[in-house]
Amino acid sequence: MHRYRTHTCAEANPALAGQTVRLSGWVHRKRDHGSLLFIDLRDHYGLTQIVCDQSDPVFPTLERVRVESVVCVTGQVVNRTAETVNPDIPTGQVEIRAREAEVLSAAEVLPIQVAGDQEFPEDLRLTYRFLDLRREKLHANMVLRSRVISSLRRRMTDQGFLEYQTPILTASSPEGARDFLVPSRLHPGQFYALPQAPQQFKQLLMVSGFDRYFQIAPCFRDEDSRADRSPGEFYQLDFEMSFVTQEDVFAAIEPVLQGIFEEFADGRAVTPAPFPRIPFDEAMLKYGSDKPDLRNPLLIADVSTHFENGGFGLFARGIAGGSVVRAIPAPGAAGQPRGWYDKLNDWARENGAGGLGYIIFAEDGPKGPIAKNLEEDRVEALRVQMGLKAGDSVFFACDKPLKAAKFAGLVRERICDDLGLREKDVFRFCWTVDFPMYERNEDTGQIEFSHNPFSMPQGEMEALETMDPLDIKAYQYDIVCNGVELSSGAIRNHRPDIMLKAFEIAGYPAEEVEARFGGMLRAFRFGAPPHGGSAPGIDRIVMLLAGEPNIREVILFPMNGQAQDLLMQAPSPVTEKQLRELHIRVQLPPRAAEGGSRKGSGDGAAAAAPDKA
RNA sequence: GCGGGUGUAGCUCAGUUGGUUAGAGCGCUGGCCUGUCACGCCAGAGGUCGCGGGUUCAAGUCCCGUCACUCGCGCCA
Repeated sequence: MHRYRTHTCAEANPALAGQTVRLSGWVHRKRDHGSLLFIDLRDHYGLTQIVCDQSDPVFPTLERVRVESVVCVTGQVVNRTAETVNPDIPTGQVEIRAREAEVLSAAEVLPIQVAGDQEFPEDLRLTYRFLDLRREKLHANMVLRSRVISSLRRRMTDQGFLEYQTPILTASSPEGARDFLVPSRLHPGQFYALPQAPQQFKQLLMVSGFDRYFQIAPCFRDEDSRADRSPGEFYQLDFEMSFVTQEDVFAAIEPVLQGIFEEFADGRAVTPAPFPRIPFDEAMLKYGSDKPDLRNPLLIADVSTHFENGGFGLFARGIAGGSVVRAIPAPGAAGQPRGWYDKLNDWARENGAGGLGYIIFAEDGPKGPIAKNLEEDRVEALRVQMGLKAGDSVFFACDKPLKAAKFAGLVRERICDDLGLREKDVFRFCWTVDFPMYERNEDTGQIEFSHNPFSMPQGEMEALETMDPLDIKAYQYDIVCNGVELSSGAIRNHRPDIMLKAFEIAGYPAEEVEARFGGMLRAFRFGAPPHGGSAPGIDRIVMLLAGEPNIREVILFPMNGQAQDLLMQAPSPVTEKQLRELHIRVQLPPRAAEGGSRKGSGDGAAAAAPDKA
C-alpha cells in the first residue's frame, strides 16, 4: 500500500465498498459526538467522511487532531445506510471506517477559517494566503485560471502561433508607465528595467521572420492599483502577426476569445464573432467612454440643437461658448421620488459637474426646471429625438465636448445601475476602433500622441502630410468586454520614414527619435514586414469568467493596494553588502528618514539604514 | 498626491440622546453526547473600543489630529 494514499478524497464510492483504502488530506471539519467521531477529510479533489468510535484504536488520535491538520487515514470503505447518505457531496454514499491514522502535520489555531464562507479582512487573507487558497472559492478561481491559460495556449498554437520567451531584464523604455528598475552590478550606475510589455521584442520577432508569435507574458508597471489593476505585475496573452491588416488581427483573436468565454461561460451568453466594431468617436458620443459596457442599454445623444439660443439660458450660453449638451435617457424614471433626483444632483457635483439637469416626462406633461424655461416645441422635439414617452426622464450633461462625453458616460452608468437596467449573465464584447492618432494637450496646447506612437496612422504618409493631425485616425483598437478593457493593440508603423514624420508632428526632432528608439528604427531599415497584434489581459479575462469584482481574487499571491507582498514581506530592506555590490546608496525621503513608519509595517523604510556605508 | 468608506474579542458584527461591570455568533479551552454532515447541549477564557490629543462630572459614542485597510481620482505609451 502506498505510503500516503491509494485514492484521492473525491474517489470514494460504493464500488469500493469493502476495500481498504488510504487517504491523506486536511481535516476540514470535525463532528465529535463524544464516543462517535466524524471527520471530513479534504484534498484538492474532494471531501470524504471518515468515521470512528471510541472502540477504535485510532479514536484518541483523531479526537485530538485540530482542523486543517494534515492526516493520513487508512480504513475500510463502507456504504452508508439509506438514512445517513449525504446527497450534497459526491462521496456522500460512503464513508471510511478508520483503522489507522497518522498525523502528518499538526495545525495550530487558525487566523482565518478554511471551512465555511465567512469573510475575512484582506490584509489577513494576504498574510495567510496559503490558508485562503485552501478555501473553496479562491481554490476554484486558481484552477479556472490554470484551465483558461492552458486553453488559450491550445487555441493559439492551433492557429499557427508559436510561443517564445522574451527577456525579463531589459532596457527602460522612454515612453509609457513608470518602470521597475534593477541595478547593474557589472555596470555601476546603470539599470535594467522590467518590461512593461514585450512590445519591442515582439515587433523584433516579426522583423526576424517568425510570422506569428504569442506568449503568456508577464508585464511590470510601477503604477498605483485599482480593483481591476494589480500593482506591479500582470499577465497578457501577447501576440503579433506579420503581413496582416486590422481585420486579419480581429479574425485571428476573436475566435480565441469567443471560444474561451464560451468554454468557461457556465451558461452565460457570449457575443458571437464577429464582435461589433465601434469607432472611437461614436463610442464617446453614444456611451461616453472608449470602453462601452454593452450590457447597459442606455444610449447618449447630442441634443445641443434643441438648446441653442433656447429659453434655458445656462445651456444656451454654454453652447454659445463652445459647449455641447448630451442627453442620457432614464426610461421609466418619471415615478422616481424627488429625493432620487436630488441625490443624483449631489453626486454630479461631487464628480466635478455643476449639477445634473433633467426633464421628467410626467403623464401630464414635462416637469422640472429645464422644462419650465425651455420652449415647449423644443422640449417636444427633444423628446421625439430621444424616443422617450410619458413616464420617462432624461438627464443632461453640458460642457466642452470631451468633458460632456465623459460625464454623460458616468451618468449613463449610474442611471443604469439605479434603475436596475444592466443585462445579467452575459459577456458583451465589442472592438473600439479608429482611435485618434493625436490629441491636443489641454494644458500646453501641444499636439501629442493619444495612444501608442508606434501605431500606423490610417492613410499612412499621405495622411501625415496632408491632414489636420487631430483628424488623423490610427490603426489602433481596444477589445472590450462588459465595459472592461481587455487589451489594446495596433497595426504597427514599420516604416522609418513614416515614423519620423509621425514623431515630427508630435514635436520630436529626428535626432531625438533616433536616440530614443534607435534599436527599433535600425531593425526597420533592414526589411521589416507590415505587422500588428494585441495583448488581452489574462487576469481580467479570468476575473470576468470567475465573476469576481476584484483582480486579487484571481491571482495566487497578489500584493496589496500599497504594492506590498504581506506573505513574503516584499519589498524589504537588503544588506549593506548587497547595496555595496550594486553601487547603491539609499537616500530616504525626510519623513521615512525620521524613523516614522509612514506605510505598512515600516520596515521597508526604517531598516535600510542608508548612512552606515 | 487628493477624495469617499471602514476600524469594538483571533474573526464577523451589535452597542440607543454621552451615563452601571462593552455584548452576540463563529473560533478557542473544559465537560456531556453512538449517526452527524454548518452536529447538539452546558460552562469558561478572551477587549489598549486602531493610535494620540481635546471637550465633559462622565467618551466606544462628540471634536481635532494621525495610522492602517479599501474604493475612486490623478497615473496607467
